Amino acid sequence: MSLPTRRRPPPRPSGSTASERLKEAAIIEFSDRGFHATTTRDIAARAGLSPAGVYVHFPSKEDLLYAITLDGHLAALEMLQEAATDAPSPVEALRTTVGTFAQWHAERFQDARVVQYEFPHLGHEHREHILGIRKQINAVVSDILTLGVAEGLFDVDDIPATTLAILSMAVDVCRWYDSEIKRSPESIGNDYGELAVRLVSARG
Amino acid sequence: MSLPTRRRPPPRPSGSTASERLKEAAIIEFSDRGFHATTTRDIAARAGLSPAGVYVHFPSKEDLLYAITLDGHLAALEMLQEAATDAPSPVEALRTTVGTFAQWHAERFQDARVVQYEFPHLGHEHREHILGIRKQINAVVSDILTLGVAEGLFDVDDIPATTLAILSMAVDVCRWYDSEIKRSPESIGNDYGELAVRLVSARG
DNA sequence: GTCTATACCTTGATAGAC
DNA sequence: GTCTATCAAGGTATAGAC
Repeated sequence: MSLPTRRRPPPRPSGSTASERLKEAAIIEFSDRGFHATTTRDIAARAGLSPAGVYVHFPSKEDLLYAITLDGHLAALEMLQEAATDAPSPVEALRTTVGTFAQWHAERFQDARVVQYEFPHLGHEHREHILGIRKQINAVVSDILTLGVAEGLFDVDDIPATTLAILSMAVDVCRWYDSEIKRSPESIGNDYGELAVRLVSARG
Repeated sequence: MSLPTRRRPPPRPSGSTASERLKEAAIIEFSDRGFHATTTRDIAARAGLSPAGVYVHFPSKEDLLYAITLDGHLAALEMLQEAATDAPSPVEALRTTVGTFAQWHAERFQDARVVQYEFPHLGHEHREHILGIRKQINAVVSDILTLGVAEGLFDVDDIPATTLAILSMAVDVCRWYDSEIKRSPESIGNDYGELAVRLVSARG
């Protein structure tokens, strides 16, 4: 079965500018070893700059983390909103949004790990901004469930709790996925979209 | 509906010895800020010791992380095995194991965060040992699914993938749960046990 | 915008008295 | 077993030449 409303995330622009190369280097280092275990020297070396070169483009290591997490959250939110808008029914909307979200957590598992695991290390102001985007991501799925319940398609007791459980499954993909894994991101997306539908579908 | 085979995790022994107090302090600090962002001074201060006091009881910060993660993984494994053994059927076994597991991830969310998010920062040898225990945890659920499929109770395409998705939901509880949250760990355990059964049950 | 050099601080861990 | 004092290493970030 094909899922025509599912979109592949656009390829990440390859780093031409120093600023792009720094962000790409930081994603690899942060996702691999965590924000605090990564040194600015590691990032600079991977981007082909001297240790001081980082500070021309980002005022601090935390600002670099913020730039990355902001990119990642906005990309995820836009993909979800687009998938939800295009879907002809709540069932299709749930299948395609969760599928897209899970696929992204596999295909871009390094970006996703920074998004999911490192954003708590942001400073207060930056973290608050990101938390606002996260609420919007939550709302995309929550709204689909609300609509599906109203139309009698879904059987859901507690919408916020179920939203959380569905997103949990998809988010956790970035924890176990890596480039060694045989299952394709597309196949993972298909499976998780299906699991989400199964989790909320009204019984015959 | 009551779930008689679900057990409450035993209360954590309150820290009488300095070694216990150090482990408790480290759980709080590691879960809150991560392994690398936590200093041995933070841990020592919380345990009521001088910075040097740590090294009488643990040869290094990494050894302290290992002691904590080992405790946590063994506790989780034992709870799961006990729940699985006591259950009268695969359906009940799945409900009670996943429920127990999710409940633990709420009730002991700080221990669980160290177990789930900090264990990758262990040294090679220690990490390998922990990975062995994690495989056993996986196997408890995987074996239940296999049995349930053989008995025609479950409808599961890919047992490893479904095991992963079910455990993902429960593991992720420790990411969002905290002491502010109104839902009780028991109620979360009930819900997640039910969700797991719903995910794999054969359709009428 | 990139470099070399370095200031200044914090870190994990140790020495040695009690 | 706990302390005070301290070391050596490595951290973020800055200064100033080019």
